[in-house]
Amino acid sequence: MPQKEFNFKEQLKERGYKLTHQRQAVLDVVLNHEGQHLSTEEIYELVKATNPEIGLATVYRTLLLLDRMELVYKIDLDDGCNRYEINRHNEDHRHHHLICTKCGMVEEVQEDLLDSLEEQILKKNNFVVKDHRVKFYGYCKNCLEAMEQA
Amino acid sequence: MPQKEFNFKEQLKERGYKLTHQRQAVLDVVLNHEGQHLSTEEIYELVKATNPEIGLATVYRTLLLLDRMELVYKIDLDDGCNRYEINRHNEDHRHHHLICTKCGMVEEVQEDLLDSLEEQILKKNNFVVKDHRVKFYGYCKNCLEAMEQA
DNA sequence: ATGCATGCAAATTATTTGCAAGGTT
DNA sequence: AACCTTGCAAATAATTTGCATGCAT
Repeated sequence: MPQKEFNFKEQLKERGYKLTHQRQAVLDVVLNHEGQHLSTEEIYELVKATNPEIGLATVYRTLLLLDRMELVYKIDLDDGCNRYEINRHNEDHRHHHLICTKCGMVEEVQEDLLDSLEEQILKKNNFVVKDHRVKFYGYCKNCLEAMEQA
Repeated sequence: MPQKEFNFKEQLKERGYKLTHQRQAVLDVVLNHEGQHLSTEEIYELVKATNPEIGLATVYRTLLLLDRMELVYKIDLDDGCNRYEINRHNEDHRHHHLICTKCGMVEEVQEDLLDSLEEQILKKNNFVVKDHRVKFYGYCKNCLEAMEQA
């Protein structure tokens, strides 16, 4: 029970929201599935394991809330639904996705080389960048090997 | 009537598709509204001006087709619908969006500094990057000024 | 003629909302 | 007690699909 749990309650209270076991359960699922880009429906199914009475609408509402509180990070993997990851503020906001257009695999890259680009944007466009989303499309290792053999 | 029109017919034929005036009209609208990130619904409305008989489903089908043919470029501006731009292959695939989280303004940036990052990804992840999408979120010039005055 | 393409309406999918009932502080 | 939250079902919104008809080759 790290201080994170405590913080959640505090952070909710600061904004006038209450801590419910449904909200805790949704956050826990996202926390326990780091790097898995779960969809709302998938999170719903996982939460039902411990909280069978939860409604899908509540999961939607909770994820909207967590997104607004910046506790989760919404990602769009072009499959028609929203997906979420835990938002680790300590690592800053930098973290990109590699999407294989052959097999659909999604991998993550941590490095960040966009700082200089963001500086240029500030100078040329008078636009202050607060966050960014980067998706790279291409071929993953496995698909490349399969293609070479063919 | 530049060769582009001719190419369209050829490119369709290569894939076993036919040139219809509906398809031409949809392409024309996207061509004539460069830089405007039109939604399917907006394109439908614009096409109706010249082709009142066209159905919304046809616009959806045509944009899917144009996307597969890489003649248009699908963008997601987080407003719940797909938006499209003409895909200018000659400028390579580099072109990013600045999205103001205050007022919703969308601006474009042309520069591309991601090449070195793509090289690193190839080395570290064995992933060959063919395309990428970059969205920068922040505050535009106007909103910054408004915030300073407050 | 042949077979892809279209328009319309109905179906689907993801998400949101209204509302009465329940839970948190 | 006061008010936020929830679950359910109904409502939306964007997109897709079935099908009879229409058009391009």
